[in-house]
Amino acid sequence: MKYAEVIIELKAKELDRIYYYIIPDILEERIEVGMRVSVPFGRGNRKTEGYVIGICDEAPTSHRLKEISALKDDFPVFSKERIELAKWMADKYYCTLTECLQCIIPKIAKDKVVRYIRPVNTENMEALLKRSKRQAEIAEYLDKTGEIELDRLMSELDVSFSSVEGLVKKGIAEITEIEVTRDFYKTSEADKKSPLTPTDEQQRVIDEVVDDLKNADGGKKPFLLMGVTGSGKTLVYMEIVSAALKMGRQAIVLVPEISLTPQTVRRFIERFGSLVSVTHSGMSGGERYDQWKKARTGRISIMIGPRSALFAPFDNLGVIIVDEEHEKTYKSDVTPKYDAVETALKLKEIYGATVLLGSATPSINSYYRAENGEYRLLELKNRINMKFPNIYAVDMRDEITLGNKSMFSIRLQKAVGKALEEKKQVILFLNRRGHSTFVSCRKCGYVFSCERCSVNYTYHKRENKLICHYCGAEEDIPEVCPSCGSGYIKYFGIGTEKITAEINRLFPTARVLRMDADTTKTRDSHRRILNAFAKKEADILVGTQMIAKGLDFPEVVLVGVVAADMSLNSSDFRAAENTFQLITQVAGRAGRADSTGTVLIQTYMPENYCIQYAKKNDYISFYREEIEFRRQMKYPPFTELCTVLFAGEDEKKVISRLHAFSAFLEFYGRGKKYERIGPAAAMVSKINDKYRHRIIIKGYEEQKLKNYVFYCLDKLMEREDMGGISVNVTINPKYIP
DNA sequence: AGCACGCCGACT
DNA sequence: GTCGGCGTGCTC
Repeated sequence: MKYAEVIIELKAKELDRIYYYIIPDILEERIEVGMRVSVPFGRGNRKTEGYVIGICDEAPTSHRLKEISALKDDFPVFSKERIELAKWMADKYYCTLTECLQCIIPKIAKDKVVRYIRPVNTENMEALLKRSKRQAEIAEYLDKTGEIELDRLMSELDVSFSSVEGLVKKGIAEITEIEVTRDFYKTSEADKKSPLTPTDEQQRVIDEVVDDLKNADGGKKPFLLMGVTGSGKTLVYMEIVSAALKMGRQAIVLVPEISLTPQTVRRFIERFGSLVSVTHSGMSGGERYDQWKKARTGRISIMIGPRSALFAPFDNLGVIIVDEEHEKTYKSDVTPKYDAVETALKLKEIYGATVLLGSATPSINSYYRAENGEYRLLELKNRINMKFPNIYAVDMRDEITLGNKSMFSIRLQKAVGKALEEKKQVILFLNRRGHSTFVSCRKCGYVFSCERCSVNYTYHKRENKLICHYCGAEEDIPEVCPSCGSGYIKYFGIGTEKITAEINRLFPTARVLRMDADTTKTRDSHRRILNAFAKKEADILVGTQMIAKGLDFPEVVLVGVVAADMSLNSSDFRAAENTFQLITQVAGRAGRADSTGTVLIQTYMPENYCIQYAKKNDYISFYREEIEFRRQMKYPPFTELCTVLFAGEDEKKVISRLHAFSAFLEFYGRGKKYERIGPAAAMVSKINDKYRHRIIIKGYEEQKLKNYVFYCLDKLMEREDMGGISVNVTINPKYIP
């Protein structure tokens, strides 16, 4: 007798363990580890989906074992390696194995079960139903309709399942189940172009990584490639991938977001054609499933996409490349809250694959690891066919004394004018969309803000509305102040929309394109805007961070960072790191071989170390100063952080429960090396009428910190009523809520 | 999470 | 005896 170890597809912590099922003779030949099965579960033996994660000859005798009903697939959807990965994820990110398994396979357009009921025996019936009115009603209805969907019958007659069951027990009606499936789409192929030749510097990096690849055991340490913007990282990636393919192995290439890195993706397609598959967030479940199937059956060898591309079911994975490894999108914000870099490193361990993390501005964390020998550092220091731009900080305090009230410094205005005269292109970067970021009454100071969220409204000129950037609420602007009745309503603060308007005013003949979340709502709008700019159909591109990376426009001679302080002034301890990355990335869009590009950073704090080092393009010095700050303040990478956010409509309750939680943390953390920051209101203290408060816990060992926090949370749930409060725990988050 | 099960009260 | 409601406890 053989038994299957089955994980049940139900999301409840108590059910997250192995259930043993008997493998019936008829399935013994066909069943394999990794298959999805249908099993009877619970008292009602209702059909439940499950995943076979093991097959054994003996099973615990403490339970009466049931048989597996059927196989849902004729091939395993999980390899043993992927099951191992899921187990690791469940442990590392503190969630259920089911959640991890489901995260790994695409949403296989699930077989939906529909229950039908039909009459069986209408004779002898009257006697049996004399006493039960409800059952008689149902029987009569069934007699008229014949077979009908059970849910429909129950809702139309407004009867409970227990009445229906009475009928079934008496043999008057019968329930049957029918499975419903859906269909999938197809993808297309692309044209190939011949590859470029690597420079000596690139070749040295390629050689070192390919050498690692040849030690099929995954070699030693992962690589961190620090390559300045424009140094040709993509070609390096492609050569490494090509080498892996020649060895009969497969490659996964992670990019922060497909729509933001169209040029990288395009180059892979041009080089590898139909061997590449691209997944992205805009894809339907069916399309994703199709890509997944292609990978599983060996029809493709390269998967390029966002963090979920890690789960491409390759069986001989050779290399994983994580481009722009410092990007925050690599950490999932939904359960399982996996970090793609950490997960890639786990895959390296499982498959013996080579891992290459690439960035012009590595995260402080990663560079620290490289310094400590956990990563092997590789460098690309030279730009290809491009000179480094000259970067200048423009002190905006001087502008006010000069009487310039515009959002553009005199210097930036002149530089834009010059670029336009020379028929060159300009990029203006501002990390905020909309027109005016707050609207206020000049007489009494009243500020228009969203009632449901604790944020000010942003004025959007095109819609002529106040829009909340958190819940999306829209409101018309009143003629008079709702507080004092005066008519002096004024618009303050700048967004991309206002910049565009201001440029149009200052340079009426310039053609301006704006690219932000507002102008890229429709499908394909990303590509259309970038194409138009590439074809020089516009002179100036105004945009948010979606224009900061991966784009290569040779005609751009000037990049303006309109308000560098915006991210520098955020309350996150990574503010400097984020700002340095942002400036460096945007600055990378300027310059080419025959002319030196110019980058102007507008700031009120030009002496800040982050601006100073970004100006000199000096990552190492920035890193030295930043790492010292982290060490002194006991921030990552010297500590592990855990944030716990409570949200609910009853603010008093949210606060009181968070304080209770804090007390548990205090009690169980006595004498141990934990630190708390808070409780405090979250950065955005109310969203959609839900008040948000958070606490941050610092520790020195991730596993212990996790156990401690969840232990205290369990205690809290045991002792306190947590109704109406949602709890969100994140270990080592990329944002402080 | 579901859902059967048991117990209770109401109604016939 | 029937029916609905609700709390409890279990699921290989």
